[in-house]
Amino acid sequence: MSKCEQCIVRQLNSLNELTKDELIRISACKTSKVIKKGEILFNEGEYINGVFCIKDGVCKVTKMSDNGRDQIIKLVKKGDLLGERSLISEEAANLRATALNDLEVCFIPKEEIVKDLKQNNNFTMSMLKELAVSLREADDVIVDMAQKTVKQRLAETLLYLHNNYTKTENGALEIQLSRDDIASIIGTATESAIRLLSSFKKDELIKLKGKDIFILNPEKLKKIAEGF
Amino acid sequence: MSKCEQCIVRQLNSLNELTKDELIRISACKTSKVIKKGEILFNEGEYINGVFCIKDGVCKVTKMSDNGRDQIIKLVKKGDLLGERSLISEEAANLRATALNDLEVCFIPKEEIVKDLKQNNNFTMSMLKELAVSLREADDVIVDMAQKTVKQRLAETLLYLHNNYTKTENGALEIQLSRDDIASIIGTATESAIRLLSSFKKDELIKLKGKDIFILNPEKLKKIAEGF
DNA sequence: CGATTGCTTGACCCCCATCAATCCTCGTGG
DNA sequence: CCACGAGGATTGATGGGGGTCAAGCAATCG
Repeated sequence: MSKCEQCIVRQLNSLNELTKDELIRISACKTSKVIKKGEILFNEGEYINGVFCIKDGVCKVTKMSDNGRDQIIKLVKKGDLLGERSLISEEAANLRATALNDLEVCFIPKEEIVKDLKQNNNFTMSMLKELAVSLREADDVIVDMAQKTVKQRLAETLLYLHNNYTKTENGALEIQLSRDDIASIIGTATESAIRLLSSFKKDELIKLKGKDIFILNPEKLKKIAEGF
Repeated sequence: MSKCEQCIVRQLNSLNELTKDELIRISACKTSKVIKKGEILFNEGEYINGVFCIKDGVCKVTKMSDNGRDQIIKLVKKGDLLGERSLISEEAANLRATALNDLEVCFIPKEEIVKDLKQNNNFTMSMLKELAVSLREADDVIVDMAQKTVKQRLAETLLYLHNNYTKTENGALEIQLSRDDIASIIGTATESAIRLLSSFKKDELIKLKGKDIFILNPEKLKKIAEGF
């Protein structure tokens, strides 16, 4: 079993504010898990009773709307925490997390996190700051969803993937999203997403090869995202 | 000048976790302000350098989208804090706050809040919890914006106002929103909002009298919001 | 090699954005 | 006290974006 003290991933989130002693304590009681592609890490309505730390892989975080369609709220990758929000507000999970590829995660029980929140102010402040940033990002998404066209949102999403995810050596985006996933990020029907993707392809903004997506012209995509 | 220790409004937010001594300190350096209807409390991009506490009145919090239209992100009323998010993440304000009616606010400078965040863990935890709840609410809004029709969102908004705002003695909603404001909450054109309002009126779900809105049938509105 | 799942394209139509004209309301000044 | 003007509210007409249904196609898997 690997140790938290030596984990590189931890550097990427609030856990890097923990002291060595705190890390050793947490390392002793954390559990590791491997989630296969397509499997569900946790479900809307579940009480998670802890926090997940993503060691490797990508995971989609979705919420079911009243009309029965899934909406992807965010993508979560190596180094991100998952479940902190529900833990802090002491609510059931408001979202479902599903692995997009094979996922390695660590699970830290609630009591341990709560203990550190109470005694380590740096940790608490760092968590507070992370939530504050998430909240701004959520505000931005609200505006986009409310005001932008599907085309603009697709352009924005492609840009986001381009800027935040690694590429394979041939230049394709490393994350493999289904057409359904893409549609469910931008909040539209799968067919609409597909049609817009092909139109972007015709305009040589992107290239499509199976599930591989190549971003050819980020500048132009940015202009589209902002409304020409 | 009124004192924070005796302020009832404070009971409604995280500030009620402050100790008596802390309150006295804050009381000494806070300032009060009156903002007239329609005036701007702060603007997107400003560094607020503090937190506002709403003593009385209602305020809309908006963000301008790339296409130039305002989107109302939330309504803020008596007892709510404003500006905590930007303060915590140490960013410029991502939103603009505009008074919907005459507004009484107190302003607490950043350093005072930061000092308390560092030394009073209960206060920090309470703030953390508030942000966590806001984040869940934002997630819900994202899903609604992405998946629901304008009609559903209007029904939901009317319900929200019905459940969270007081009524005048004749039963009308106390907040006076222009048609533009309503449109900008649900993220649509003013004309669309107006048309849907009249259709709701025809179906006797609501009554309209000038800017007064009477909610007649919340149950039916709820069904509409959920998609029949 | 069927069969299931995902991708793509076509056809259709409704919701909603936009433009335009009119009406209403209210504050201001003559 | 009324006339007038300006901004908000309302209604009509119109066109396009995008949701939905359906059918054909590609790919993956037992």
